[in-house]
Amino acid sequence: MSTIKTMNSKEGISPARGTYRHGDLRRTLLEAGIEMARHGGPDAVVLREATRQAGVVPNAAYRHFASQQALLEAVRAHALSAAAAMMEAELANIGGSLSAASSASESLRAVGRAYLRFAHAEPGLFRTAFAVQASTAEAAAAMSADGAPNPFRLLSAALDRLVAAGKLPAARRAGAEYLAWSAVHGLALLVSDGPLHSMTAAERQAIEERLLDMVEKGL
Amino acid sequence: MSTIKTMNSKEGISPARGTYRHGDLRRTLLEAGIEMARHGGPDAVVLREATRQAGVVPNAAYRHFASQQALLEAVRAHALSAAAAMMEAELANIGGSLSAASSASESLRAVGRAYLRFAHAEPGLFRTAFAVQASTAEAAAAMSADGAPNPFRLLSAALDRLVAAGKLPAARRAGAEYLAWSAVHGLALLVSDGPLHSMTAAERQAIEERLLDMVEKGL
DNA sequence: TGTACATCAGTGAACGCGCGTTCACTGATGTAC
DNA sequence: TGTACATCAGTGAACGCGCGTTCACTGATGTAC
Repeated sequence: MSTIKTMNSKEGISPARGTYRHGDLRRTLLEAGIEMARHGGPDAVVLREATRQAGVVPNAAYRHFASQQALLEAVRAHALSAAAAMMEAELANIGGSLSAASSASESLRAVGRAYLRFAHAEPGLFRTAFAVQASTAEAAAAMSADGAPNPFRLLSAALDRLVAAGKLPAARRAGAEYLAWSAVHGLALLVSDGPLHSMTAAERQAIEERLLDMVEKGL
Repeated sequence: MSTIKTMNSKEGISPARGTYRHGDLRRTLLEAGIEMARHGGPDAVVLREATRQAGVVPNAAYRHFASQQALLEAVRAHALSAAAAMMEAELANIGGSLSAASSASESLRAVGRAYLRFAHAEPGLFRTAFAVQASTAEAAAAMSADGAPNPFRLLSAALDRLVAAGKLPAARRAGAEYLAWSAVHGLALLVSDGPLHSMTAAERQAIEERLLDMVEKGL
């Protein structure tokens, strides 16, 4: 979570640098941005601070990012794919010997559970990905754009499977993303940095499962 | 919503001022702060801008607020009481001829409906009151402090009535605030400045009622 | 009813801070011959 | 295999901005006598 997949571990954010050229400044800046987002959410992603951590002069960032906004977008993209990865891991846990109906239910629960787990484990990245200040609309738009697996697509797919398995009447399919997402997102905020953050793991999981029950029963 | 109850309408944010003393600077600053929050959420509450709108030198604010933070708290308190007022109005709409059980259900729905309505009508104030950046915990703590009617108290009371009326098993009462609040808050974010903000009123109300159904059924 | 005076709301000027961004530059790198 | 050269990543210096906050002040107000 804390680093980019292909990072070569040793250099990273090291202050000293022997060569005139940095070698991999773009990645270093991005990693610094991710780290700032992890600790303080989207507002903490500060371009100058990223260059400071990279041991480079402030304007050097402009060789790699057009603006602070561009850096923030890159950080957000990383956060989104980290969330998607968590969902896919949770989906992969579902046993193969289930009926179509159970398996569809479990898919939806897995997606919701991963979302809640991500919010708790990485509150800063969670807020960067999903609690955009200005408008969640942009985020949703950005997400439905390209082909990569993303959280919203995974949620939609789970709901489609539920309909296919006959566990959700087709008439109630429209807008179901919003209902499911609302409930899970609300609780995610509470467990990410709200009053529920300091619960024990057991308490938290209990209330998470109750919420997932509520969604499943209520949809 | 846009002004304080006891405001004397004419002066408000007028730029010119005949007298040396302002007369009611505290209220004027607070109103300016509320207006900024309405348009841009909590981050838009800028002390210097408030004094500018009041036609006063920046440091004059310190006669009335200890810091920018204090001004923001005052704005937040106003937003919270505006939300509570909306809930009470919605509660007052419930007919008196209902059974205890129906009346309890309707109370919970009224509280949720008012919350959603407030989020849509006043997104900036909504975020100021309920989507605190740093931590929702503070807000909740601040709220359970004094005796004024506040949104959380109203939600708790509605759930208590549901238990008293036998519509919610006592065993499921604990933590029910979190479940109900999660679902409603999540949707509120979507309708306040998210992708659902531009729905027609009818569409929005339909999905709001579906969410309230989900909560009622799923609790 | 008139005057002396304490109060304290608002003034004027200035701080230090950190931000994003622009400019003209320099010098290591890797490619073409 | 060696040399000339274009590229372009990172430098150095500086901008303007707006913020919150502190200081010593001034002068209108309303109260005590």
